[in-house]
Amino acid sequence: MRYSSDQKETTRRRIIDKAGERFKKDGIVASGISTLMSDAGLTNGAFYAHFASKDDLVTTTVAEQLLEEKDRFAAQPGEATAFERVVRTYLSPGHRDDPAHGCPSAALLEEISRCTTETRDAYTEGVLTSLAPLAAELDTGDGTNAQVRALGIFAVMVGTLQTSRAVTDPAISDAILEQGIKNALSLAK
Amino acid sequence: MRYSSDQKETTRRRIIDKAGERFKKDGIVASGISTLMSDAGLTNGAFYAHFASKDDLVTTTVAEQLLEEKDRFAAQPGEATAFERVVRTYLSPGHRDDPAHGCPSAALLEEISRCTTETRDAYTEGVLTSLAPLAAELDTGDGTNAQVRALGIFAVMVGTLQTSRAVTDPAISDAILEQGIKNALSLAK
DNA sequence: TGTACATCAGTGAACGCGCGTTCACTGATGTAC
DNA sequence: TGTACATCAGTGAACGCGCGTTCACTGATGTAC
Repeated sequence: MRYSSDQKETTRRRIIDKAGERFKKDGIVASGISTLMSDAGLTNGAFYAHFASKDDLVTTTVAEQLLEEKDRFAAQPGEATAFERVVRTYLSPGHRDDPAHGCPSAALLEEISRCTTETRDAYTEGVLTSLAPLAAELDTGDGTNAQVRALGIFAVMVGTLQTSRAVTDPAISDAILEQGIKNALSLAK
Repeated sequence: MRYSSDQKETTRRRIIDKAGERFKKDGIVASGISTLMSDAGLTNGAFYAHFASKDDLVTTTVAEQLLEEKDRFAAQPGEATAFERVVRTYLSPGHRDDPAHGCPSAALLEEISRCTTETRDAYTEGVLTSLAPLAAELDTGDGTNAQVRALGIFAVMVGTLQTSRAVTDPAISDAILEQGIKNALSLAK
């Protein structure tokens, strides 16, 4: 059946968005094409009308996920600086308990390290772009590299969230998040 | 064929050690039983004489990996404090470029979050045990929780190493490691 | 305006392959007599 | 001491299943006349 002219683009976006959630929830390797397409309300055969391969979808999804992440890191209207709000939101129980709708780096960083060079290139560019708003806030203008400082503090947030997700003791998990907030704020001074 | 009395124990240890390397290199989900047994110089059928299931091996391997990690975090003979040496070794290009022989947390944390409760329990206990030497060094005796401080700084190291492994730009990767060393040492003060 | 045809997004079955797991079998060693 | 047998770590083929990918087909819509 033939559909309206923007139908395919809409479907492609839906596959990418749902794949983002599934990858972050179950991991990339553990998410099969049939499951991904079923998540998007389609059957497996339609996949290759939209992507050349699973690797292609992975690369595309990683890039798209990081574009969304940039918006979360940017100051909202009327907000002087976003940094402290971002840190507290990032290292919250809500984010910890809902990987599917959370930060792609926290959910996928190790798997991305094992992906193709294309995917890792997309990640490299994407993470730097997503951190640009925070880097601008952290820039003291004294010649230190604000981009690297932002990456360093971001790494603190990622490692903290991952650790809080892995441990089974709820009190320790909460304490890790609190400690991570202290650490990130301390390093931003 | 029947072997000498400690043959089975030796074989079991070899499977666990090789599985640790393989898991850290390729990921847990991506490592199949046949590959794991082949790594240990055996055929797939022998697996179930040693472990009840793949999950059983995963739990055992995670626990064993963290026991080894504890030794890396402890002060060596004649060393006053291990902390700075550990940080600099951990956040080195050598560690970044050889996940198979490196820290299990840096290589597997996200996957462990998606594992069974048994595996996550083993991780929780194991990571606290492995950090005990560092926690003791960080303990200022002023009532702050040294264990949580150690976990927080450990999360900095894990997040930093993972980020340095994911990006494809070598200069940025090196800069992330350098920034991570600064951050970890700063937080330990 | 009505009709015939081309388009192509999506379906669903199939491909070869590797997965985790099971099991009948092998054969070197330990034990009993 | 020599021999027959029990033990059991390890082999290798097979199980059903889901993987990534391919492909002949469907059928609603857009286009041409």
